[in-house]
Amino acid sequence: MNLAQGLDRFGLAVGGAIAPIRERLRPFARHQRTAQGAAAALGPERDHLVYMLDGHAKLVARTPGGQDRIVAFHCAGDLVTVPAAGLHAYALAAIRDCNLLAFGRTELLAAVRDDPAMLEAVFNQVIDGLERCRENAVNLGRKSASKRVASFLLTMAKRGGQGAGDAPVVELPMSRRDVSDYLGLTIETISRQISEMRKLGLIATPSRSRVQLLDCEALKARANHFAGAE
Amino acid sequence: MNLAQGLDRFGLAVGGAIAPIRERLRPFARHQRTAQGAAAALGPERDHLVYMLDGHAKLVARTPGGQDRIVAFHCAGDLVTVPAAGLHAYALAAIRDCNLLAFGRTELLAAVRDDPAMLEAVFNQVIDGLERCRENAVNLGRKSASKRVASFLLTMAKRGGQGAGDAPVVELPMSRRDVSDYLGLTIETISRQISEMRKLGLIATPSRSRVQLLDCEALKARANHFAGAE
DNA sequence: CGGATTCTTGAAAGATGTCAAATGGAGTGG
DNA sequence: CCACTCCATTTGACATCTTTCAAGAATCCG
Repeated sequence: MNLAQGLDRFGLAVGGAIAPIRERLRPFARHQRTAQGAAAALGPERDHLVYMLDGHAKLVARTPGGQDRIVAFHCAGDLVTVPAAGLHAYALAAIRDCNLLAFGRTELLAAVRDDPAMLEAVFNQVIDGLERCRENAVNLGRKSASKRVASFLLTMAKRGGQGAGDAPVVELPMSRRDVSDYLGLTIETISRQISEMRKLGLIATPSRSRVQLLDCEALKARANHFAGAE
Repeated sequence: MNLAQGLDRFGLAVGGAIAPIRERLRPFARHQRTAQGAAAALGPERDHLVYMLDGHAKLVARTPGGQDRIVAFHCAGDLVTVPAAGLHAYALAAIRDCNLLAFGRTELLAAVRDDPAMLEAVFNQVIDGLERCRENAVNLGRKSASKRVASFLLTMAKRGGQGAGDAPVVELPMSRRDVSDYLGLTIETISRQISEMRKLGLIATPSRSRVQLLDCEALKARANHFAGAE
C-alpha cells in the first residue's frame, strides 16, 4: 500500500479530500522515515500518535526485566497510539521500512479540533485501536496455544485483506519471534502449532512468511472452540 | 466514591466546574442505575461510552464458545468504552450497584465537540483506557501465574488509592472467579498464588475481599521478575 | 444458628516451556 | 547459474507448571 492509498483510508473516514488533509496535518507532524529493524524516534516523555503512511510496524513494550512484549502490529493507514514510558517503555519498531507521521497527543488534538469530520476520524481510529487491543487481550486470556495461533492467523487474514476467496494467502511480515512475543508463547510452540495445522490440512506454508488458509471454517472452529469448555 | 466526587474527577481534567458539565452532558446521556450482578442495558449494535458515576463494574467479553472473559475492571470516574458486538459480545456488568451515564459514541463526541477542554478530557480518558488495556495485555502475555497475580494486586492497589503508607489494604470487590476470568487462570491457581504469597509474608488477607500488601517491594520484584528470564 | 456459596487444599494428568540438535530456506559469492 | 554458508525454523526429549477433578474448610447471608 502506497502513501496515497494510506492517506486515502484516513481520508475516506474523513470525507474524501486527501491532499488538503495531508497539508493540514503536516505543520503538526514530524514526517519520519524508519528503516526495517529501527524504532521510530519518539520522546519517551509523552504520548504520541503515529499515522502510518507506509510499511509494517510493531508496538513493543519493554518490561523492567528487559524482555520485549509485542502489544500490536500495524500497517499502512493505522493510527497508532504510543504511550509515554510508564511501567513499560514503549517503542514503535519497523518490521518493514516505514514512513510515519508522528504527532504529540496534544498537538494532534489541536490540529483536528476545528474539523468535526477529521476529529471523528481520529476518535474512531483510537477506539479501533482500543477494540483491537481488547480482542487481543481476550485471545491471550485463553489458555491453549492452538486457539491463540488459529485466532492470530484469522485476524491477520482479515486485516491483510488478501482475500483470495476460499483459500486466502496471509503475509506474515514479522518473524516467529515476533509472533511468539505477541501471543505470549515460545517460538517452538508457534512452530509446533503451525506444523500441526499443516498436517491437519488446515493451512499450507508456501514460503517462510506466507501462510495459506485452506479451511477457514475449521480454523474458526479451532480458534473459538465451539461447544466444549474453553 | 459518590456522584459528586465521581464527576469531580471528570471535572478536574476538564477544568473544574462540575454542575455545568453534568447539565451539558445530560441531554446526550441516558442515566442508568444498574444493580449488582446486572448488566447495563446498552444496545449491542453500536459502540457506547459509559461514564461511571458510582460503583464498580466489569467489562465482559462473551466468546462464541459461551465463555466469559473479563477485559477490564472499572470504578467511579472512569469512562468505559464498550464496543459493539463483533467477534465477541461485550457487556458492562455491575460488580456493585452502579450509577452510569451511557452515551452513544457519536453522541458523546457531538456533545463535547464544541468544548475544547471537555473534548480533551474525553480523549484522555479513552487513551487511558487503551493504555490500561495494553498493560493488561502485557501482563497476560507473561506466562507465570505468580507474576500475573502479583502484578494484578499492585495495579489494583495503585488504582484503589487505599495507600495506607507501607502496607496498603486493597479492596477486591470482584470474586475469585472474576479475577481468574481477568487473568486467564483458574480460580484454583489464583487461590494457590494468594496462599503462597501469604506464606511468604508478602500479603495478609484480613477478609475474603481484602488484601493487605505487606511488602510492596517484594511484590514488585515478583511481578517484574528482575534480572532472570521472564 | 444453619444452609449455601465461595474459597482453599490435595493429587494426578495434560500442556507448554526448556534445552539441544537437525533441517531448510535465503542470500552471497564464486 | 550453482554451491556454500548462515540463520531462522523445525523437531525431539524431558522438566515444570497449570489445569482438572475431587473433597474439605471458611465465610457470608438469611
